[in-house]
Amino acid sequence: MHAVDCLTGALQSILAEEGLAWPEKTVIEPPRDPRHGDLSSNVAMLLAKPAKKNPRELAQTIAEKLCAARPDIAHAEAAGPGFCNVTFTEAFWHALVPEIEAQGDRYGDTTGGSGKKVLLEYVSANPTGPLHIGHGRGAAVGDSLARLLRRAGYTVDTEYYINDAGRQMRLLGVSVWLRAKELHGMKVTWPEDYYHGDYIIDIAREMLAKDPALCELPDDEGRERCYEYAMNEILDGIKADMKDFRVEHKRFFSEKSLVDGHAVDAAFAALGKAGYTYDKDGAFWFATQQLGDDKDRVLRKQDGSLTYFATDIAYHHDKFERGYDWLIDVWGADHHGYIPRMRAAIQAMGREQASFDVVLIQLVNLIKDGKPVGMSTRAGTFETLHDVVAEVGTDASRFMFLSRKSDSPLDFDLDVVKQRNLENPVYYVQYAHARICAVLRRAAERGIRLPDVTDAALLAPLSTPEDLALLRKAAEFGNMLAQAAQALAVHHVSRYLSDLAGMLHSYYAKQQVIVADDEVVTRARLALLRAIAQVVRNGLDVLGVTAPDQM
RNA sequence: GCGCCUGUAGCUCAGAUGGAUAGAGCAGGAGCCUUCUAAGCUCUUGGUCAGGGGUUCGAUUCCCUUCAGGCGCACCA
Repeated sequence: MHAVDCLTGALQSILAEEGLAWPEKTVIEPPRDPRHGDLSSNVAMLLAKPAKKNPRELAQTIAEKLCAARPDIAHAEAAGPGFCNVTFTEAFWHALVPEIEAQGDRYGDTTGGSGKKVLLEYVSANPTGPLHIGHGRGAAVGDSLARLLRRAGYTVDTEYYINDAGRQMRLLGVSVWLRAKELHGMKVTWPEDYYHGDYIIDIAREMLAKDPALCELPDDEGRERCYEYAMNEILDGIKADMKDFRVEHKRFFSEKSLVDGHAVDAAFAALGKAGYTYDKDGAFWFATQQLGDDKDRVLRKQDGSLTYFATDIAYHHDKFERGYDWLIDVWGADHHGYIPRMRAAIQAMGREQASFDVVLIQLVNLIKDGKPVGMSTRAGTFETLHDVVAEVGTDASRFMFLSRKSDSPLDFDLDVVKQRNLENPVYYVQYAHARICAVLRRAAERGIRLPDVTDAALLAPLSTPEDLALLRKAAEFGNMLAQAAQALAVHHVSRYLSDLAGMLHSYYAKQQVIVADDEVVTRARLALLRAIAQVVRNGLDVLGVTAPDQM
C-alpha cells in the first residue's frame, strides 16, 4: 500500500527540522491492534535514545507536525510510551477502490523482484510410481510460489528434474521385467529391493498385450525395454495428475542429459578450478568440509559411476549457466541434511549464498476415518495424489496444502477437507466471492449499474466501521504478497484470504448492501464489494484455487 | 554422539526483520433466517507463549541451557 509512502516525505522533513536522521529500520508500520490507528510508529523510541530526547515529547512533536503537514490524508496523535499513531481519512481509503478497479487482475502486484530471473524446481519425484499426497504438497507449494513470485516482480521459470540416470530407475526396469515374466508364467526370483504396487503389474500386463513376445528377449534388453516404457508411462501419469492439480512446469529436465552432455565435466571443472576437488581411495572427492559441511563428499565412486550429488551439482551449475539469478528448490524435509553440501557447492562455484534457497516440505499425514494412512511407494500402500484429488477436488486439497507453513507437518484429514462448511476454509473463502457475485447479480437485475471505474463522489457514502475495515484489509494485500514472496511463505496468502473472507461475511450480515430506497449508498457499497471480490480472486489465483461466481 | 526443525487456549494452528492489553478457527455455553446465498453472523468461556537463565527501556520473537517430540547424519537417490 502506498500509505507509508504518502507520509514518508512529510515525516522525513519533520525529522530534519528536529535535527534527527531517518532511522535505517522501517519507522512506520500497520499496528497490531487496530485501535492504534492505521499506521503506528515507534519512531520516538527509536530516535529518542540516540538523540537523548524524551520519547513522549518527541512523539507529541512529530504527531503535531504531521497533522499540520498533511491534514488532507491523515490525522496523527501521540500515544503510549513514545508511539505516534496515524489515522487516515475516509477519502484516503475510498481512493483505493478506483485503484483496484483500474488494476484489476494485477492489483497487488509489486515490482520488488525487479525482473530478477528465478528458477523454481519442485516435485522432481523419481518417475518410479504415481505421485502420492506428499508430492502433492510440494507441487502445490512450488506452483503457488511461482505465481506469488511473478506477482512480486520476478521472472520465474519452473522445472521438474527427472532422476533418470540412477539406481532407482534400473530397479524400476527390473521390477517390471520380472513381473512381465511372471505374468508370462515364468518362474522368477525377486531381488530384495524392488517395486511392489499394482501399477507395476499393470504396466507389465500392458507391455505384454502390445508385445506377446516380450519375454523372449534376453534379460539385458528386456530390462532396458521395460525401464524405458515404464518410465515414460509413469511420467505421463504424473504429468496428467499435475495437470488436474493445476500444477505447471515449464520444463522437464533429464538427469541423463547432464551425464550424456558435458554439464558434469563443466561443473567438475568449476569446482576443481577453485581447488576443492581431489582423488582419494580410487574415488573423486569434493572438499565440502572446508565450506561448512560435516565431511567431504564423493563425486565419482570407485566403480567409476557418478553419485547423485555429482549430477545434482552439475544441474545447479547448469541452471546458473543458463542465466538464472536465484535458484529455489522445493525439497522434502527429510533432505534437510543435504542442504549444507549443496550450499558448499554453490559457494565453490563462486555464487552468492543468497542466490540459492531451499523450501522444505514437511510430512503430510493423511487421515481417513480418524486413522492415519501410511504411504510408502515401495510397499505400494500409498494414497495417490490422483485418488485424493478425485475424492476432495483440486481446490480443497490445494488450499489445505497451502494453509500451513510448509516446514511444519500437516494433518490432511480427508473427512474435513471434504466438508462443505466453514471448518473447511476453502469453502469459507470461495463462498465470500460467490456471495458478492450474487449481490452484484441481484443489483444488475434491479437495473443498478456501476461504471467500470468509480470516483470519489460515488464512494463518499462509505463511512461505517465495516466499510473502512474492509478497505483497510484490501489495502494490505500488495504488501502482504510482497512479504510472503520475500519469506517464500505462501501460507500468508491463505491466512489473509481467510481473514478477508471473515470480514466480508461479517459485513454482509451487518450491512444491507442493496438498500431499497437509497441508491446512493447502494452504489457505493456495490463498488466496495466488487473491489473486494477482485482482491479475493487475485489471492485465490496465487493459490491456484478457483473463485466461483456461485455456489 | 553430532546437526536441523518443532513446542503458543482442551484440539488444529497464525504471530514477517524485538514494541502498546498474545490472536484465529474448531470444540463448550448463549443467541440470530417474512429484504441481497444460514455453506453465514453475533456474544461468551478458555493462556505461567514447554522450564530456567541472559541481552535491554521492552522478549512469544534474539543468545545460552534443560526437558519433550520429529527428522537427518552413505562411494542411496
